[in-house]
Amino acid sequence: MKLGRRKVENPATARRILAAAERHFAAQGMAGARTDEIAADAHANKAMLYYYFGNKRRLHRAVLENLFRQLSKVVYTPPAPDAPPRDRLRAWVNGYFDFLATHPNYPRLVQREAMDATPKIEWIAREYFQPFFKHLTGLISDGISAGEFREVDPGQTAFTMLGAAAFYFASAPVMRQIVGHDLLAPHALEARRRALLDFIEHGLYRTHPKRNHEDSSPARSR
Amino acid sequence: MKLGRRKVENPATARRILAAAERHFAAQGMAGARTDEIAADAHANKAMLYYYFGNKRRLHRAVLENLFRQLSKVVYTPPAPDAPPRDRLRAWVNGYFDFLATHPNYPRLVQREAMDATPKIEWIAREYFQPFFKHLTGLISDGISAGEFREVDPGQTAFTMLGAAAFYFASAPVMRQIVGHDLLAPHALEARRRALLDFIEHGLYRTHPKRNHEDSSPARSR
DNA sequence: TCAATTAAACTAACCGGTTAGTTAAATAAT
DNA sequence: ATTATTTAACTAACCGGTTAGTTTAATTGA
Repeated sequence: MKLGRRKVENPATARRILAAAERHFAAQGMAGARTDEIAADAHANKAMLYYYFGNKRRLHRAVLENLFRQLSKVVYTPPAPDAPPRDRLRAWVNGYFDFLATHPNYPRLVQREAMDATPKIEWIAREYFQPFFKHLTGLISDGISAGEFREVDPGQTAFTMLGAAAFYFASAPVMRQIVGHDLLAPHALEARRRALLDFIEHGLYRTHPKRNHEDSSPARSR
Repeated sequence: MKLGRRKVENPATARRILAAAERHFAAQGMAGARTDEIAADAHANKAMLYYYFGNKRRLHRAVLENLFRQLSKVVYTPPAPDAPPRDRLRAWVNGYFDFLATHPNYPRLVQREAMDATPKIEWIAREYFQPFFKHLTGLISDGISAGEFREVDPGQTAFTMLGAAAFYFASAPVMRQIVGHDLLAPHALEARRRALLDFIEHGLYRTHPKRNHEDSSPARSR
């Protein structure tokens, strides 16, 4: 039945194209990215891009779904389901932060979509943003119910947390010129993580435990 | 029908083009916006766009500078220079928030620039972002020196505040689908303002005064 | 064993719609 | 009359997408 060469599911070429496309779409946006440049960056012929992904829009969507899939694996798995809300939220923030730090293209890619006024991305909102947002507000609500968090509005608090996290990464390209060093360098990232957790805990927790700079939470993922 | 041929500087046509360009650049980005659509939206012939602004890039820059100029007027003028840092910071946040609320295109426009990896926008960083960021970190440092704020890192705290403010507005287009109502509606904006100030005060202030829901600061601008 | 067969992977060259930018001429204002 | 303003029509370049054909390698069958 099968004649000729067997179909390879994920050849190196397709992966190279996907990786190059991710970089270009993140840096220039869907409209600004050039298919010729993506192909050149991937060391592939431009036609390969259409051979594997159909067209530019589908390639763009493949890039997004590839990242969403990876994020989902990280962010919905509670490392300690029965831990107090305080620790579960901290673990969630750490996990999300780790993902942003290891996938610096993601926040720019997603922020660009979030800002687009077109309804073409309705599937993103329904399929990915909605559950993601709900999950976070759920964590916050749990903390409020348990009396560990102040009685804030969970949705507003989620906005604040997501903004504080995403803005740093999304703005990294320009901010380098402003603060004078690379925001994505390891030590800068750890400083940002600490500052973020610190601000969240003081802004959200009702009684914040004496923290002695060395993290003692059981949920640090790295 | 048209009068005022006297002054070359700012005819109605140029203003209409600038306003239309602001909308299109904010919604689609510099690369995604179409000059024909901008012209049509401005009820002007496309050539007028080149007559007044030279080319697409210059038009884009004019849009940005127009907004930066307006922001500068608002955000660098302390309404109460001798007030305690706590009140000065709150006034600053209120002023910035008001600007975002009345210029909803601004955060998307600026975020797009901040995410672009190109060095073409170095002037933005030097001329506008740098002073803006310095001013905010200065306010935070003052509060720390005065013993009113916790001993946070001013730069990190500035990132958190700016992110928490900008993200809400920049993401408004998509978030409407997620939370089910318009984030830019007046009552939603006031809820956001309250949540933002509340989170900042709890996250930053060392001793937060008993707050009785009705703001008593002298610096509320609207 | 080995050449014919078949399909996947790849390439160079090209195509045609789109889009930024131009121009020449007309109109309006002083 | 002269200059500012506006317009329709035009052009050159760009860019997403296609095409016709080549290469590579697995499979078949004698």
